[in-house]
Amino acid sequence: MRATQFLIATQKETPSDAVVISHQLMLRAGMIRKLSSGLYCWLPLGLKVLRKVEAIVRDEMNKAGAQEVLMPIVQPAELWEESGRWEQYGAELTRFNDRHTNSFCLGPTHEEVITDLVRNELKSYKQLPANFYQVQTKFRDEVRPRFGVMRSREFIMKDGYSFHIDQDSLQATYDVMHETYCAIFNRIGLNFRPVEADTGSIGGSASHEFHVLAESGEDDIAFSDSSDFAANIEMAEALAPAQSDEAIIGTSKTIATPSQKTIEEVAAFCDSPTDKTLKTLIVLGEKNDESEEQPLVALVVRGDHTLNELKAEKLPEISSPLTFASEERIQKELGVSIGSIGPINLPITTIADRSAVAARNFICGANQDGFHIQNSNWETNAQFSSIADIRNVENGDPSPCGNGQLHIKRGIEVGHIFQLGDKYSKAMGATVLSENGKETVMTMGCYGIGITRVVAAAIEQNNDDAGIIWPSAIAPFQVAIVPINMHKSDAVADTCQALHDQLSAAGVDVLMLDEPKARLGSMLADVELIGIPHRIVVGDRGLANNEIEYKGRRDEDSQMLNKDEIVDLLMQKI
RNA sequence: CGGGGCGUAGCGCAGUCUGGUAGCGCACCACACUGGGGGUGUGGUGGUCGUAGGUUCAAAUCCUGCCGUCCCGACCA
Repeated sequence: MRATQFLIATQKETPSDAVVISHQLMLRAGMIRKLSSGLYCWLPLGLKVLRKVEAIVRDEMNKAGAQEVLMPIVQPAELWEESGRWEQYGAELTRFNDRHTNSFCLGPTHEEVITDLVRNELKSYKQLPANFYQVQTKFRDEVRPRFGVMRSREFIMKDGYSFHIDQDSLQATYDVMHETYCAIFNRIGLNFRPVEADTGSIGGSASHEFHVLAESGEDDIAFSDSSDFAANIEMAEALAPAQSDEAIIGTSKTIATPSQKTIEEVAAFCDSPTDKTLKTLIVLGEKNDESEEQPLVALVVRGDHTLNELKAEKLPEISSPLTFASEERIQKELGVSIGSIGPINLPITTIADRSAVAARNFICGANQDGFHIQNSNWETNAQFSSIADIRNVENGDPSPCGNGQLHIKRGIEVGHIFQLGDKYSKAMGATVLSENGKETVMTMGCYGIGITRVVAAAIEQNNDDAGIIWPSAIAPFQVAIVPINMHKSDAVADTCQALHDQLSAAGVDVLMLDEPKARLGSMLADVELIGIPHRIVVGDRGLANNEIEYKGRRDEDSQMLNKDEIVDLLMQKI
């Protein structure tokens, strides 16, 4: 490819609204342009990368026995009413009417459509298992689109759905998909971890996320330093610590804390570490019957710990989504303001975290404004109704797998696989006849990869001051040919053209910077910004010695290579 | 949804407080010089100052509404 025939839209300056490095570099390298919030145009350079990611995904999916289909972006409301998600899905689902006033939505995902398709096409257990996938545009009207294509409203996803006669079959395909995802991300060249995950709004049972480790990630991943265990922090279990062996101080002491409300303030005031305090959070509970108001429930965690909202809202006593009680209601029903609450004679259900239960001689609110109690103990003055794991794990916590300590890092979710079970197939009547002629609801799995997000994630993980450093497998071009004074030297022009033709014929994606009077400095800066893995510079000085300069994108220095051997050497490196 | 910032040329910004001819750098076009890391000079192209209304002799500038966009916030006991 010649640069004069290909839009190189690089920019020297970073657009002011780009915050994360991948977004900045994608704009500067001329890969994408914003059309509107969360909507992006892909320029030729960006699309080239996107297509390479897609090709790898397709190749591995096909190898794993999945079949490609293509379903519409626009989906009829009826299907979503059948599954129940027309009601459940919030404002993220964009709905509209056609000219006949029929309701439709823009597909944020395709479970309904594939289930409809499969229930009509598959009739026998003999056709199972079946695994279908597509690479298709999705639209989710995100509350807050951000970070460029990392979290955009319109994006491209590879979504796959498998159908089974029983759980064993689903598990087998799920395992294959797990391996396939590892193969895909390895091939792309990402540093990633599969992690145990929550199933979220898609529903179902078992689930793994695939995270690219990067500081800009929006998720916290906890993983063991001495085993394969890894989980989204939402899911990572905090093990019960050993009961504190501190001797119980028999007499608690009420102390005035007139202006100390937060844990930090109280702990500092008492000259005590925050892990010697307990905090009590008041949330709304599940109603016992329809008529009454949602009861208040107290959640107690150690002062240095943070509440895991997902764990909390899964408890039967707690209303989902987790909602904190209003200051007014707390004042009215408990007669105390936020900042002085403690698990002392509370007239409501009180759920204590495992670590809170193990504490001795702790400081907690006195349920009287401006007072806390020192040397409180569950054995003496404090009470809980039940114990649960409701906190987030922290760096250094023991791993729930039993081996090693947990470390927490940020991750970008690029893939997610679920065992859906019969959530959709049952609701939508997707059945086949089993071996004994009985109508049987199919069991489903679903498997997603954020294609557009993978591109951004790859950049987050591979960049330097000069720009992007593409992993070889998804680089828009493998080799850049940079001529020096091509317009003055026939030798340079001819050599570059010959190298370009040879490499192209060998199937190498090569970009020749053929702008006649381009400055060397700006060409090199572009090649580095765009992130092309291999670069050769052709000039008269080198050619006089039958040499051509080579530099890998990550190399410190360039080296001179024999002109006659350079094509072979490049082919080896690619 | 709440809070905050910003909207002036493709990009980055100044000008707004204190109303008076719309500017700078990059990019782009032409010419010349230069020629191994975003070079220099000369001359150019390009803007209904987000939008609608108001105040005024006069509005990018002051006032009001709207729109767009970005950031922060769902850990407070």
